[in-house]
Amino acid sequence: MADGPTINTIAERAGVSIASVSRVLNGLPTRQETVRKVMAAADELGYVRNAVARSLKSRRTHQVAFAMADVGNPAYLAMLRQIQPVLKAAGYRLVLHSTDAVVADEIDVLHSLGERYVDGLIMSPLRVTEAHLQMLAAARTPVVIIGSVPEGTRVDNVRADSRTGVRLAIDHLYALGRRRIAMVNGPLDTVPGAARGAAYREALQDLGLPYDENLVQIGDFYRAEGGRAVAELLARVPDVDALMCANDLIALGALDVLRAAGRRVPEDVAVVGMDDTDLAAASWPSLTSVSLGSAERGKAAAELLLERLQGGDREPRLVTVPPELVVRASTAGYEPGYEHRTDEREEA
Amino acid sequence: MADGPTINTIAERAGVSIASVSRVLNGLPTRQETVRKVMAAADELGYVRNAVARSLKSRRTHQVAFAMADVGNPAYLAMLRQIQPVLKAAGYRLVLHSTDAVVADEIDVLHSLGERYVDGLIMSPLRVTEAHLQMLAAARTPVVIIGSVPEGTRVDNVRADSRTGVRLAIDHLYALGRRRIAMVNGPLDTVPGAARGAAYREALQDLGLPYDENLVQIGDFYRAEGGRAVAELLARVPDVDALMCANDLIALGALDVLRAAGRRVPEDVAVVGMDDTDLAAASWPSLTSVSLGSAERGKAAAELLLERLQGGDREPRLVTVPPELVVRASTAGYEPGYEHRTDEREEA
DNA sequence: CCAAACACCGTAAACGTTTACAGCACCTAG
DNA sequence: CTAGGTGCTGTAAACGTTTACGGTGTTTGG
Repeated sequence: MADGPTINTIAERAGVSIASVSRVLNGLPTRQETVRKVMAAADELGYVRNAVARSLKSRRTHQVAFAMADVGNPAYLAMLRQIQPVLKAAGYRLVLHSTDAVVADEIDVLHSLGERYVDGLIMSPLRVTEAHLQMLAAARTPVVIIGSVPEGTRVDNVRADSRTGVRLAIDHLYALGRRRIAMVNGPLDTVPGAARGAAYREALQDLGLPYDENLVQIGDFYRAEGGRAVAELLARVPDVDALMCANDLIALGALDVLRAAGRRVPEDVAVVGMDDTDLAAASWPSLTSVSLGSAERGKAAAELLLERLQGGDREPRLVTVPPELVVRASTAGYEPGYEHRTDEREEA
Repeated sequence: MADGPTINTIAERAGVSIASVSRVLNGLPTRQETVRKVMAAADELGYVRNAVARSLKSRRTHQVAFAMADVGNPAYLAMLRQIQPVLKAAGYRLVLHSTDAVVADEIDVLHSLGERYVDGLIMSPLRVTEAHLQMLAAARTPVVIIGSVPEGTRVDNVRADSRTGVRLAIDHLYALGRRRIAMVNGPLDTVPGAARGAAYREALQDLGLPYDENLVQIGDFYRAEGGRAVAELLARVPDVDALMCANDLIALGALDVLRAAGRRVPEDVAVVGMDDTDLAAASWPSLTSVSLGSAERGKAAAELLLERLQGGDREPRLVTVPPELVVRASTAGYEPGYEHRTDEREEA
């Protein structure tokens, strides 16, 4: 009693064997009378199955892990929001890992799969190293990777198409007449950093614009870092007229710094973010952003994983989610409802 | 090999007993020679401890659950952001539950504690019913509740002081000259809904303002619902000059609707949110909001739980986090850097 | 009426650990 | 030379389930 009823307690009280108790609890064919006795005993005792013992025997934990770089990043949260209900509906619990973008932590997570405390893993690694690939190859547990992975890696994979995404944004800026389009990126040794940097270069080239390395500024994928990067950029290249930011947080940092520097957005400098997070729609001015389909990617990843957990073997699959440019005030103009009223301010 | 090495595999290969293997792996005193052999065997086999078997024996899972109403709500995410690193640092994994604000799901989570798949739970229930209290009393697993709980409930508890929070906001609006201050609330049978509604009434009373039930509109704690509620309110009470919104999402919905209705914020209608989420700082206009210390509450809850997990018994504790009013453009005026430039628009 | 089939149940092994206990070899003290 | 340590190790039980297997007692078919 101090220690919670087990299947043994029930067996004793119901006067049957533990095997019968187990059978009843699992709905296996049993005589009505026995079912009744066991159920009654279980109810009276307030019995709840021990998930750990169950998992040990059945080799299934009904848990799935989601490993992301940063709990603070709304792009991952958008994934999480989609992943959670899909798993919940299928009867899986969600274990959350935030790796703080450090490779060792990601490797740790992969390594810990060996502990068998989850049935599967969805991971969105910032960097993909040789160590990642080795551990993926060795993993006995199903894994879905969100983000690009080298050709031929045998793993379920959900990708954004950030190359096309960046191109959409650059074309948009070009169409608006911008010619000094800078790139504010995160570290180049990250998967998104590298992809977006390369895409920027390509897009410029295809438009016949020169690639000026002064226009490229590397910071990190956070708001404050983004701001710092933009400040440096402005100091070096004062005539920049558009900022392609590698994510929304960087773009928000850019808005902060531009405002402080007295540059108008979008008149003086147009700003585009990426990921199209909630913050983009809510920001001031609202932020044009390239949606890379975070929500869709999360959903697809969860579904791929479930399929593999339930269905068993099949060839690894690759799902690519197309990007979409969402144009808002930071490039296109002003919020319609407010346009004509901005010169009548008084009340404080 | 098809099935992963166990302690037995190692024992065989190293030519020792499984007890010795276990001792080596747990760092218990063992002869150097044995340690060497076991380590070598473990390395060669790529052995990883099975967490499930370990938990069964040790009765500790090193997992902690966090149950919240809605993964989409930034206030809970702020808590999550603080909870995660605290638990991680202490060697616990985080299991996430989103109850979608339905009571049955919350009860389910409490019930599932009996499965012993976690060592502890942090829960932020939207409603606290008799069933909640019963299950809490019966729980063998440490629980920390974020949110108010009836006097005398024997459970660790972290609270916001939304009464003082609402008062800060109402006083602020009053000081700005507003006299028709409406309340846009969530369901009154939720813990925050009830508290904030009551606090609103009290604050008005203390200021000598009449309580006009036409000025109270009930919706739900989401952006779209908030917008709908405000639309109804505007139709019924066109002369309202301030909105006290029960959370930031409602306030954002309010901004949407006010903009569409051609009301200026803050000139015509001042708006205050609650929770001071990231969205408040990023919104347009930026949103004055009452911080209820979501981050601090999350941190405090995690620390309380760890203390209990490690320390053992002690009296249940109550931590109250003080609120803070963060004044931004939606009540106070305009973002300084932009004020003088808003009539020179041309570039599209 | 007997054999075979059947329905149900209990015994026991297994899942992969941790750990109490006892045994062994060696050493030290008397 | 023996008694009692000491240091290390192996055996086996335990954690709470699930499940293969064999053993009952009852039904059915010939």
